[in-house]
Amino acid sequence: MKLIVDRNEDVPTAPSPYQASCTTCRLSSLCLPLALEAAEIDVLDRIVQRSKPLQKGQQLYRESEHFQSVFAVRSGTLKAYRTTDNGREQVTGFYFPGEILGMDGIGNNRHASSAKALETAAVCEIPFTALETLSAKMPHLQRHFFQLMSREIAEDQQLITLLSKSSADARVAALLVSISTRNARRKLSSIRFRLSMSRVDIGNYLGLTVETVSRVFSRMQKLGVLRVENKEIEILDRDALIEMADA
Amino acid sequence: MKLIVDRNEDVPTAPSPYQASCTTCRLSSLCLPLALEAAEIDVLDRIVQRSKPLQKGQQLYRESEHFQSVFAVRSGTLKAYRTTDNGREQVTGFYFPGEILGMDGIGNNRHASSAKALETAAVCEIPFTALETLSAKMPHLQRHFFQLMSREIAEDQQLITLLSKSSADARVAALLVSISTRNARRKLSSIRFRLSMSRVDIGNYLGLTVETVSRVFSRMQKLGVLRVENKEIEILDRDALIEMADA
DNA sequence: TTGCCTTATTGACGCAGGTCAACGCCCACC
DNA sequence: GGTGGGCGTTGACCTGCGTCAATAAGGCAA
Repeated sequence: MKLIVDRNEDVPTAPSPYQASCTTCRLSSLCLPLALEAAEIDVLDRIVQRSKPLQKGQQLYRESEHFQSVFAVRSGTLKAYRTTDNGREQVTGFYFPGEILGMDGIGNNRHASSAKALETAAVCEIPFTALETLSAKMPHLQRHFFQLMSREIAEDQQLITLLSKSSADARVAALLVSISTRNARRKLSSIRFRLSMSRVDIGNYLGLTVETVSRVFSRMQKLGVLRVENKEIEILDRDALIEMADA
Repeated sequence: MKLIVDRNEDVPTAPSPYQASCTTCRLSSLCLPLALEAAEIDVLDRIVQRSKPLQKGQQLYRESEHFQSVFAVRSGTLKAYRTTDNGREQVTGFYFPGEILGMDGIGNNRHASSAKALETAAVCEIPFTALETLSAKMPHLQRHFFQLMSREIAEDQQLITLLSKSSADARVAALLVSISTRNARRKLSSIRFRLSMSRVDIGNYLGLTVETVSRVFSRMQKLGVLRVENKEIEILDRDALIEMADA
């Protein structure tokens, strides 16, 4: 998976050395260009900024910082998190290639969360005022961006539902199903993948301790639902997992 | 508070019998018209539909129903909720006058949640395609709607943070502070108010049982932070409450 | 390779909040 | 004005997950 990033570094193309354009990006069917026509993609492409990949642990933006752009993940994984008044960290989401993050900053012109790379990651920066201007001219783009934001709301509500009542097993199962589904969208294996986030991050995201997450993995392995080997996950019984996710 | 609703019913004005216009609405400074100029408000006004108030318990829209409009609360309170695969109900939000609901339906053209009146309530219906068309023409409106959606995301993330780790006391305290703040925005008392939702709804929203909610209220009363008399709440020590909210 | 440090696993134990049950109060409807 | 049913409160008990602690397993530098 690092290959993609390395390729970008190795083959600089003027003017920006980091990757070609939305037109050639294999993620365009998931990302912002979705539903745009070729000519429109070209216009969008002109406002998108590509830069040096982020190193593992590097921050993309920080909570309460001035909001300027939203970002599309090109490769790697990022986590979004906020810091509570009493200093605790809360992971609010994981973002995979083709997904958009930073939309929570639009409301007050400051980022409502921070974002950090969980592994080497490349992102496209989309300056928001430019996106707004473009949206007013391109109905498809406006609609699509409304939809993206709406889906973020719906997904957050799903997480709320999960955190509100579900057991530890259900929470972990739901996360795995979610990752599996998102992998499928990107034509990756939905039954074998590598978790790019630590157990701490998983626990934090799901409102559980590391220990509990670890125990759930062990239990699911014993039940024959999963095969867990460090960060490598194999889903052996997807139906059982889905079943567990809403118990 | 029923006075507002009754007045609307008693004084029908052509063409729609239910209340005048965004221009005269005392909530316009909180609602969609915010940041619009007088002429623009007039245009917006023409797409807004006002109808018969909802009775307590009546549904405004249902999950998975075709999405057509977002709604602004004019009077009363509504709750949004979703039904999980195993039939459990999860309250995802309470909506007070001046607030917008239904935005989670934009993403897939179906409502991602249901909405129900917690008491007699009047709403303005805003057909979404018309709103989109208008947004493309009125940059202020487009921007404002992006902001509204973004804030909904940020608020959901706040709830996620709350549900992920906080104690029962902190959850209840946070809800009370939120209601208090939102009342202040509407120039209502921030220290004395009537809870329009039941203990069951509160518990459901906060991921707690009714019994726990009840015990928390009793405990806070004993501590002199609140005075609770059925649905009437008086906040006696706001600082203490805020303190509890992030513990 | 060795060694160090971070991350993950496993076990023992305690507690916040869930569950179950009983009761009181409010108010809507005869 | 009586009565029934829903909603809220309180108590006693139980359990799932957190906490604390010890150990193992990777990963990376030298």
